[in-house]
Amino acid sequence: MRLTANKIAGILREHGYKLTPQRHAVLRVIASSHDHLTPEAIYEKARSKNPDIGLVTIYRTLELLSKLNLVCRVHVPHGCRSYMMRRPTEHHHHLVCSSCGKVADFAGCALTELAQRLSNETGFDVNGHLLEFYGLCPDCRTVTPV
Amino acid sequence: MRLTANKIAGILREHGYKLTPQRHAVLRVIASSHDHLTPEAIYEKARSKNPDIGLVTIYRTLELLSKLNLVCRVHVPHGCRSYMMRRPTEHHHHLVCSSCGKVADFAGCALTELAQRLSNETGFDVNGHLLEFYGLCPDCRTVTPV
DNA sequence: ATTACAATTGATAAAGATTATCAATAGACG
DNA sequence: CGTCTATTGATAATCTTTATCAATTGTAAT
Repeated sequence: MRLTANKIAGILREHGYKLTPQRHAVLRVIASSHDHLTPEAIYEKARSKNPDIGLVTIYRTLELLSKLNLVCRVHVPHGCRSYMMRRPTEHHHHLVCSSCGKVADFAGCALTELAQRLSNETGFDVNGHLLEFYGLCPDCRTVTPV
Repeated sequence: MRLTANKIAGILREHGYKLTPQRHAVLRVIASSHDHLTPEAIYEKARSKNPDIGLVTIYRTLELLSKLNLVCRVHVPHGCRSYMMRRPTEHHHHLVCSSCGKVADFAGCALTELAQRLSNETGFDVNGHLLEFYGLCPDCRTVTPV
């Protein structure tokens, strides 16, 4: 089941945060986009609904939503910060198109054994990982290179 | 076998790039550090040997060395840009300490089957990936939390 | 509804990181 | 040694992100 903007509003309140129009606007923007968006892009889109919203609020809201694990950050090599709605509940990763930036996500990375092995070999207490694949999406692979 | 600064100097020339003292300085700095370094940190260290080197040259040199695949970029979540010498030749990934930032690297990620599966399922033409584990290194896990 | 309080906001400035510009300099090679 | 071109450093210009602080606005109690 997908997290909706409304459901998230409830989660905010549960954690003692106020539900402001600005936060709602940011949520709607992220929830209605299939792609990942930079803070700047979110700002532009949010302003079309809520012209008085400030850029700083975008940053603050993203930080909050990240902390609550409601949105996740995508880490593409040339542009280190963009966000998208967290998919269902489980663990997932991204598949990023190097040409157009489109992002698909997938689950089932099967890295727990590897994490265990690394833990044994290095003494690190491993508690998370980032996995992203890069490539050309179906649209971009058909375009004739210039 | 490890790439040395001298060996890399040869590679630069092979590719038609000049070997300048500045480039040499950057190489030595990266080669002599086991950790990853930010451009700023590389700048500081390089200046102690070569006081006149400019920050812009650091950026330019890093870009060049990346392009030639001689150094690789580490992508830690809070600080998206740091570099370290490329390990041997094979494919490897990082294990990053969330507390002190120390980086270990490892090989053997066994993700080719997964890449193949994703390729089939999504139509992406997958040509690379980024995998990083996060956790606490042996030193940091023993420290009593505040 | 009204009120009171604390969280939140927006404007502004400050700080940082990265890139562009361009004249001066210094490798490489004959 | 001299020429040619790549490279450099200083400076400024852009962006991106964070800090500050007074004004505003949810929220929950009344």
